[in-house]
Amino acid sequence: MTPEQLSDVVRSAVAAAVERGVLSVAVPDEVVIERPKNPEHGDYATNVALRLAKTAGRPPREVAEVLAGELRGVEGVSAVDVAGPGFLNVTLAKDALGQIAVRVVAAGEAYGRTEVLAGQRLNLEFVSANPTGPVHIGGTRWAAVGDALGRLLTASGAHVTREYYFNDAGAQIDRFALSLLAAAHGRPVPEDGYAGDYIGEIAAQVVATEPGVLELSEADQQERFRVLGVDLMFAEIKRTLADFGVVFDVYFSERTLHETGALEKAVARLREQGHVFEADGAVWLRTTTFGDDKDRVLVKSDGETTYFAADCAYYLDKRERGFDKVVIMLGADHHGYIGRYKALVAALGDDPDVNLEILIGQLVNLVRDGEPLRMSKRAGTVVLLEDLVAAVGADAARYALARASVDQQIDLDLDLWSRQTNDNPVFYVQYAHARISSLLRGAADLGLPLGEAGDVDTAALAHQREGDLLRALGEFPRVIASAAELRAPHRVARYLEELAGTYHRFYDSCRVLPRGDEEATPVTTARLWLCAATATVLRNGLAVLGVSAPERM
RNA sequence: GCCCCCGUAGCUCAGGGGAUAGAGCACUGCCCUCCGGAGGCAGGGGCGCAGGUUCGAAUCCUGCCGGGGGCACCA
Repeated sequence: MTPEQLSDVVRSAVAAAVERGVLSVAVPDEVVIERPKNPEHGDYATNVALRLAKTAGRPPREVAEVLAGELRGVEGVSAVDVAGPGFLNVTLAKDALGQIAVRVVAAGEAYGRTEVLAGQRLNLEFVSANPTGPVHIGGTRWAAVGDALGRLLTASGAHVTREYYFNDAGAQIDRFALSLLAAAHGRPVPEDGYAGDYIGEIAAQVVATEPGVLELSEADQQERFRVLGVDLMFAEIKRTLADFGVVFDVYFSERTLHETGALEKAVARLREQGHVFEADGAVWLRTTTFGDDKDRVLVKSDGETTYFAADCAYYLDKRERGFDKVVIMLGADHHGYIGRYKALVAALGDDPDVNLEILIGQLVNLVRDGEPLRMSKRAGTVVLLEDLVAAVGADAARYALARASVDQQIDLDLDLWSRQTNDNPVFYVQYAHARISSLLRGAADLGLPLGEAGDVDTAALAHQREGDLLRALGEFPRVIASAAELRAPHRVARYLEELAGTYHRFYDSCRVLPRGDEEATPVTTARLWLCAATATVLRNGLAVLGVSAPERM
């Protein structure tokens, strides 16, 4: 019996008590099942009696006693105790608990998927680095976290489109083009221009692609360097992200908003809503009406539209594509955008609390030899996605970035994460998977297949450590669901570390394969299922994080 | 000045109101005739401070004190 099934059982018990007139409450939609920390508190606990006590008008312990009476005798439940202020502690029958292993193996890759977010159409935008340079460490964090979040949301039943918005218009791109042009002519980097080896490389590629380009007029040259340079840079960004295991459904060009008239349409739409005014020769959106700390310019006095105006058009475009909710992941240096973004959503007539979600992630510092690597564009110490992967490998990089809460600034220790020892969390988890794989290979060599689910004596899993492992496996779907709802992929990583530890403890006290000339027993088979189930969950969990689950290390 | 994030064990961090606050590392002492010791067991140690809400607060609210980051007719 899984926690989800137990939740239904308890809910039914409440309904039954109400039906019989021994309890007078509204039956709750959801009954929370917890895994008690103290093993003396049974396999599972619920605070349902504490929650219902007030409406029932009776002491929590009395409500708990009523429900305990209903639960005793339910198949699969071996004991129910009322404890503390009114908790119900439930102990499952050994075979019912052991069935979790069978369910996991039977579900395979699907174990962990739920429908808690079914019906939601989400647009998940992340990375969105401008094609003026390679992806740096900040974008890399979002690549790891955003990709994991996308997988989590999908696993929880949401319809997710992963989107990358790239600015291929505006002043930054002009500076990029001018920097390429200067490099091609061997001139110094222009003021506010981009430096770095990649500028020279891309400039050379542009010339190689279009040999006559340097013969054109200065304006035409700049245009060609812009077009080809952006294409080359963006191709490079896509390639490094793909090597990192991150691929987007949509790569959205800001330029198209200008070219299709979407910008004018958005401004017109905002004007219709009555929130646009003109001052100092510029066109403004009165975002202060919706809680922003100052009004924002849409069209500058020189006639150029602002980045903010493009944001409006882009948001509108997403909504017109049918997304219920626009989720945007930004770095902490962009937190000031939240106010104006919410205001623009409200100004367009949507509800910012429903249709928009902005996730802010704190910054990443790299540490090597105990010393922080301060990033500085001027000092040339910008750390790139590729640098990180080169230093620790893609698996460790993704895991390290995804295992921390996004609210936490992280100091990523390159020494630690490149180490092949158990103080490196990703190796600890991967090692557990490799160890199980090795054991299952050993079982196969001994001619011990898992066999049919119906032939497993799950009651044979009676050891304390087996119970611990089964309960841990039973948590996985809830971990995935809550990580998706809370937009917190790091919870999956932490869970996997805990699961790996629980497995090692089981392994240490429970011999799986027969030794020497011993015969296999029902316990052998049941434990093999338990091992296979653990491997499945480790694999599924690592897959969510985009990290490999090696069978050998 | 205003805004955002953080403050939990010696260190790096988990803990979406619930029972005795956890993990890894580090430290001390242990455990292989045996499936991967890249493992396990035991021990010491902690919620920045002060109020509030609640039957119950590390968790929610307010203030203060520390640390990090951000304020543009830039993108």
